Amino acid sequence: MGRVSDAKTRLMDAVADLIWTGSYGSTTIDHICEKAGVKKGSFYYFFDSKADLATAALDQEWQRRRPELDAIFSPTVPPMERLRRYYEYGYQIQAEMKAKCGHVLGCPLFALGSEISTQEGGLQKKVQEILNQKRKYLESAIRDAHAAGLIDAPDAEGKARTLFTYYQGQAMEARIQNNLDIFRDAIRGTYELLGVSAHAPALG
Amino acid sequence: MGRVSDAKTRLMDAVADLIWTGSYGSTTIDHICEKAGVKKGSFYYFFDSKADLATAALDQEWQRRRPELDAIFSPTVPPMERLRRYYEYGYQIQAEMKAKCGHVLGCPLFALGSEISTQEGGLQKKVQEILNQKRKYLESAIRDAHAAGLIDAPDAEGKARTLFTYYQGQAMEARIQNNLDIFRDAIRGTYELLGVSAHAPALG
DNA sequence: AAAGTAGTTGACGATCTGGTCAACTATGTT
DNA sequence: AACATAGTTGACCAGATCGTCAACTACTTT
Repeated sequence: MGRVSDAKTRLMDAVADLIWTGSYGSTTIDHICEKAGVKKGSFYYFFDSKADLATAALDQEWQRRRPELDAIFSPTVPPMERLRRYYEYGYQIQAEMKAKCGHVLGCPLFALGSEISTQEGGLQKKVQEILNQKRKYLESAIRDAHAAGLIDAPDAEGKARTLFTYYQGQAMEARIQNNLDIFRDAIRGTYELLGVSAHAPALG
Repeated sequence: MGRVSDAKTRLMDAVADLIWTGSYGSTTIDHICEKAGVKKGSFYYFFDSKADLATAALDQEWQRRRPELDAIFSPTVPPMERLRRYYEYGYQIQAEMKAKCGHVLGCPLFALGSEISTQEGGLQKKVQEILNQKRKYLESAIRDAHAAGLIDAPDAEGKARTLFTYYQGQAMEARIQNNLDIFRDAIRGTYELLGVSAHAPALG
């Protein structure tokens, strides 16, 4: 009953894009509304604040991306192959965005999480929550790889932490240097950390 | 001749503090002036813009910190000991800030660089410049360690890149999770990456 | 002490930003 | 057709923020 609209979704898409291509601080409610083609009154009909919208947007984005990650990290895929595909997938996204907007954008969660870490407690929690989920993909792949004797990693959780941190460091570095090559070579250091004899194929 | 003043320095100190404890975007010129005890007219007497001030502030901060890093990475100190001291030094700073403001703040350069990477070209360049300098400390320590047969790292520059990226990843993670332990354990992963048999002493 | 220079100040206008609201419109339900 | 409901709109306000300027002050030089 009542009117139907996709304005809510348009707002979430707009804020995600603006934050990623710019920053949380440089993204104003007016800009979001303009980009979404939505008047401010409607914005406040759906959301309480920018932080509220951003939180919802993160959730939406995560729900969208999850199936793709589930496929990449499917237990039916050999564990080391999962990692390879994950890095390939990440590189594709980065290359696409660089082509579209001229900048390597890195991981939106990390960039956002860092920026607002001392403010916006609710949003911060959502960021942490999703990051923790993402790490689990790595963890299970590592555990399976260890079980298969492909790598030596008795502490899968710790190893996943290390790998994840390193990967995020690369993503940040790539954004700061606006350098896509860092992403292309990302898997090398990972192989090194896993103690895999690396004749890592360059991606792309 | 003319009047003398330390307002310029006070402004640089204020902006550095506000950006680190908050973010670039949340730091307004009015806030900076208030914190520095300087009127806006004076701000514009010394600087053209927030980005201009921030650039100068980074430079000042870097010039101040350099002697301490030079001491830590002095060639007279055994190379692996340099690394240990560097991590200890980093941990001290983080612990201090956490005690002072309740938050782990990570690396100001990385946080700032990530936030403004798609804007503020001049400031961005300064960030990159300083990061490149910092990496050189690691590089020479690694090269010396390799020469001394303490580690196996024929490609010192690449190894330094890897280590640096990982360290920055940890700093970001610590900020995002507001978790000092990440910093305390930071050297472990580094030893792992260097292939050092790690009975890493916990810091602090 | 006169003059020149470096730095300070408060007041101001323009614009941006967050946030509100009553009136309105389009859809589904009975 | 009448009604209820979900969503839209434009106008509006208050305060924040940026940036400017002419007058002023404190110091140094000669």
